[in-house]
Amino acid sequence: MRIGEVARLAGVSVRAVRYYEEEGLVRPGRGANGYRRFDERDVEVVRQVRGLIECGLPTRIIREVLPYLDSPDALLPEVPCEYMIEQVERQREVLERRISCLERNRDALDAYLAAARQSA
DNA sequence: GTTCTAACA
DNA sequence: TGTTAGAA
Repeated sequence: MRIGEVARLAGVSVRAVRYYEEEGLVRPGRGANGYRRFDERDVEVVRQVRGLIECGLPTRIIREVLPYLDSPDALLPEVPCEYMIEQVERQREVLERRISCLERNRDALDAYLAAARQSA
């Protein structure tokens, strides 16, 4: 199938599918006309990728976890979970930093407001 | 009509 | 990511 159908079936934009390929998340073949050729498996992969990206995972990490998604079940419960947990922990740290930054900015505005009201 | 690449917002 | 330009 061509990119348009994959995008439709996976529920993402054609643009997104091309981007996923750039990031090495999907490897469609190419027809003589230069068009990307996908199979049914790719639809599922694209759905997986979309889900992981929505969870805030960098494409770099997804690229590393992807190979395990179609491996034997023995590896699925173990490896990907630890990896996921590690990523979520880092994501939490990112939020922590953003919260701190926002709090500082809020306090700065409070200070300005307090000073402005006195001179007013 | 659909896809491609490249580039800009 | 969306969108757009020009070409196949």
